[in-house]
Amino acid sequence: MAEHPRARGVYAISVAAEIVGMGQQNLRLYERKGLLEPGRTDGGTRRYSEDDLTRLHRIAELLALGLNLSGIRLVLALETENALLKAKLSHRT
DNA sequence: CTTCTGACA
DNA sequence: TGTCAGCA
Repeated sequence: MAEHPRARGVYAISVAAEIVGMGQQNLRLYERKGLLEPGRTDGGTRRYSEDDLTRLHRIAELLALGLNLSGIRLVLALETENALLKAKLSHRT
């Protein structure tokens, strides 16, 4: 499938963590909890895309609201699905 | 860079 | 439960 530019991973975990103001260990935890799924290089190192950074910012927001990682996982899943549905809906009008 | 483990509020 | 530090 053709990938959108925003979905292309370019940042190493150290860079991504620096940008969003999070610890590297946290980013790995978020991935393990299913909140995120950054790309991987052939060597197995994570590559965070612009979309991933946006997602991390949202995680920080929801975290500040008092949601736990399980709740955030649900919210992100719903928001992603909603965005997809909206895109399809606007495509038909 | 990776995963895993333990300590702390 | 989430965060952070240290180790292999």
